Amino acid sequence: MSDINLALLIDRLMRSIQFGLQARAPDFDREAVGPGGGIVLMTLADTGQISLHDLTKRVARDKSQMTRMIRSLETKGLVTREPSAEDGRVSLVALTPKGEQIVGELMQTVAEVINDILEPISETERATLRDLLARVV
Amino acid sequence: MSDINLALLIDRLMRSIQFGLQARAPDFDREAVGPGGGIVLMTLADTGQISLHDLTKRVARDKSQMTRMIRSLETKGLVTREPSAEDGRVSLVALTPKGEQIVGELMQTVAEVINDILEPISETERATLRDLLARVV
DNA sequence: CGTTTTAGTGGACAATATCAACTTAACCGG
DNA sequence: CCGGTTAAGTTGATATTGTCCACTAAAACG
Repeated sequence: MSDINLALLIDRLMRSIQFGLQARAPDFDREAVGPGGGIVLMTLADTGQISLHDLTKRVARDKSQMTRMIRSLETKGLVTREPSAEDGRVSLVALTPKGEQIVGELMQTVAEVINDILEPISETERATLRDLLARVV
Repeated sequence: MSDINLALLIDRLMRSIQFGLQARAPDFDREAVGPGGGIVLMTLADTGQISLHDLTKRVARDKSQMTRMIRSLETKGLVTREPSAEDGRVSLVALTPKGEQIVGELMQTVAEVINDILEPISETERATLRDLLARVV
C-alpha cells in the first residue's frame, strides 16, 4: 500500500537498536560516548580522515552540535583534529588508535544487537535490506 | 558482509525523513506537535484507542515522557483520554476528530517526503523494503 | 581590492531522554 | 479477607541533544 508508516517502522527499528545497545552499554561504553558519539565514531571508521563539514553532512546533524561533539571526543582522546594544509578554514578529524579500538568494540556489539533484531529474516533477505537502504541514502 | 553499518544507514535514513519534513513543516505543522508528537499521532492513527502503557511500548519511549507528550497533545485538542472501565489504572488514549484531521495531513506529507527519498529504488523494491522492515519490528 | 561564500565556533534556548521516587489500583497466595 | 507484590501513571530533577542565530576567519570571485 502506501509509504505512510515506513517512517514509523524505521523509527521503531532505530529504537530497538538503541535499546539493545543500552542494555549492553555497561560492557563496552567505558568512555561514555553515548549514542551520538557512537554514530560519529562509526562514521569516522567508515570514512577515515574527513573534514568537520563533510562529517556534519554525512551524519546529518547541526554543525554547532558537531563542533561540541568532536571536542568532547577529543578530550577523551578518541579523535584528533588537524588543520587542513590546502584550506585554512577546514579542520580534519580522524580516529586515534584508542578511538579505533573503542569503535572496534562498539561495532562488534552493534553487530550482535542487530543480528538479534534481524533474527526473523533470512540471510539473503538481510543482504537485500542492506542493499536497499544503501541505495536510498 | 557485516551488519555493522546498518545502524548508520538507518540513522541517516531517519534523518533524511526528518529533514524533508522539517523543510515542509510550515505547511502542515500548524499545531506544532513536532517530530515526537507526529510519531505518537501516527501511531494512534494506526492502533486506534490504546492504553498509555501499550502506546509507550509501541513507540519505545519512556513512560514519563509519554505522559507529558499526551498531555501536551491533549491541551492542543488532538487526543482524548478516558479511564478504562475494566482496569482503574489504565487510561485510554484516542485521536479527536481534530487529531484525525491533523494526522491525515501529516501522513500525506510524510508519504510525499518518503516518496522522494525512495526515488532511487523501484516500486517493487519499495514493497520489499516495507515488508522486511515490518517483519523485523 | 572589496564583496560574497564557506568552515567552524559560541551562546541561548527548546525539545527529548533518563532515572528515581511516589500513588493508586489490580493481583495473588494464604 | 488481608498483606505483600506487581503494574500503570504521574511528577520531579537532571542530562543529553537539537535548533537558531550571530560571529570570526579564511577562501573564492569578479
